Amino acid sequence: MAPDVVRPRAHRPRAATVERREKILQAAMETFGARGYHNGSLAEVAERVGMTQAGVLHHFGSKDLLLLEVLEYRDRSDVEHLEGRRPPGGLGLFRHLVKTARINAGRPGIVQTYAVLSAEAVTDDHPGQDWFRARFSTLRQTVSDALIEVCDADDLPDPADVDAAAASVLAVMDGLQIQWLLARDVVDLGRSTALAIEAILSAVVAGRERRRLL
Amino acid sequence: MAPDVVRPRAHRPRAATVERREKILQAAMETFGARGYHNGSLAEVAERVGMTQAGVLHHFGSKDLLLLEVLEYRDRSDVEHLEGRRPPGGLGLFRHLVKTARINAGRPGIVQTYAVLSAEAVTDDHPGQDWFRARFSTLRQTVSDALIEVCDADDLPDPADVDAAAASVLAVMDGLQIQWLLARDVVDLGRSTALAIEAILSAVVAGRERRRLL
DNA sequence: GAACACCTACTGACCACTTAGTAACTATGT
DNA sequence: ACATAGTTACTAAGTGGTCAGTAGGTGTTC
Repeated sequence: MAPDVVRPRAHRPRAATVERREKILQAAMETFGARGYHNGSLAEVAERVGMTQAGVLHHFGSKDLLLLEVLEYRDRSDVEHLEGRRPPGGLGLFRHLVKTARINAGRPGIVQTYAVLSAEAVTDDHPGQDWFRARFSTLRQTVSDALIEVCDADDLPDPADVDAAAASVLAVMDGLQIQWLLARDVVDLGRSTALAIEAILSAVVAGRERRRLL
Repeated sequence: MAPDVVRPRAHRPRAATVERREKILQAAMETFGARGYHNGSLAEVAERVGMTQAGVLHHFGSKDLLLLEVLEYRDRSDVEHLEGRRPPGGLGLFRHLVKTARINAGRPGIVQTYAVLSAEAVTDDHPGQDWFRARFSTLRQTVSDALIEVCDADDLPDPADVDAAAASVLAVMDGLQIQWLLARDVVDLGRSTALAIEAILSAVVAGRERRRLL
């Protein structure tokens, strides 16, 4: 019946439309951050942007698809403040992570969106699950590579320790965000992140000598 | 009108009722873990335990109250495997934390409940918010005390570093749980937790000498 | 004139919680 | 030992609300 070719967009999107879609993504980020994905409604997203929920669905098709686009959108804003498009390697990556934590301390909304959605994603059949699985996998690899780059090439640590350290670096950042969101005046996001990353870094780089405290 | 005294329970609860309530708590833990609090329904909890949702409400009054009792219930299971009722201080606490992580690697259900609910709790007006805020606050204090106990009393670190380290220890445990739940065969919960805690511990204890890697 | 950007109105599903009832159990007075 | 009054542990059947998604329309832009 219908031809199998991907229908080429008849008109390319107008500027006003692109702008409108971004407004919706922004509103959805706020809503999903404030209420979670399941508990946040399309009606609330629509209200924030001044239209009806049917209008939102017109642009994104379904709530699930909107979520995935929100995740991609948030990701972009993370590297926005970098001159180069990609995060650096080696020690520079860890400086970048600490700097990101400090920047995040000034934008609780975005932090909350990410923290809430990443944990919600581990629930059964969550539409963001695959996205987060892939994201963590990529990030762990990036951190692992940077760790190895920092180490003395003649005395590399146990690869399992490198992997464990990479996971820990990401974990401490995410975990601190949750504590910080619950007690912003008690938890110092930047300082804690810096201390923990430096500690893990030292432990892996210093390698075999120092150890066995526990 | 009604007398101000607390009405003394006319009958003390029967054994069968206590058992039933515990069955419901167990079922609710599974449901809230699998679906989240907002997305998990009382009907599902009820079905797991073989009754109607009105029956569940009879025992716990409301969904919010059920959540709070679930949180308390989960807490109890955390110290169950300790002979003494309370976690130890000093180095023993950190050994306990690592041991808990290893035990948790064998019970993903409980881990998921906690991970999902703690992150969901940062959303606006979440009924578990106060509970988690208080819980993190207590835990941070416990870890801080243990850290100070481990340090040389003549050369105590900056209190702010102690606080940052305490938050980081808890953070890394929570963050690792989320990554582990998404990729159980890639992330080694026990090993990563041990490495990270040891690293943070060393960094704080070693104190002023070693430093400035970043 | 064709695709687009909406809106209004609706559908069917699900939700927490209420009400009103029934049957079983328990404490108590005799 | 037994009746009985009060309480508990439910169920069935609602109530009113919210939700994502659909259908069909209208004006607007290319």
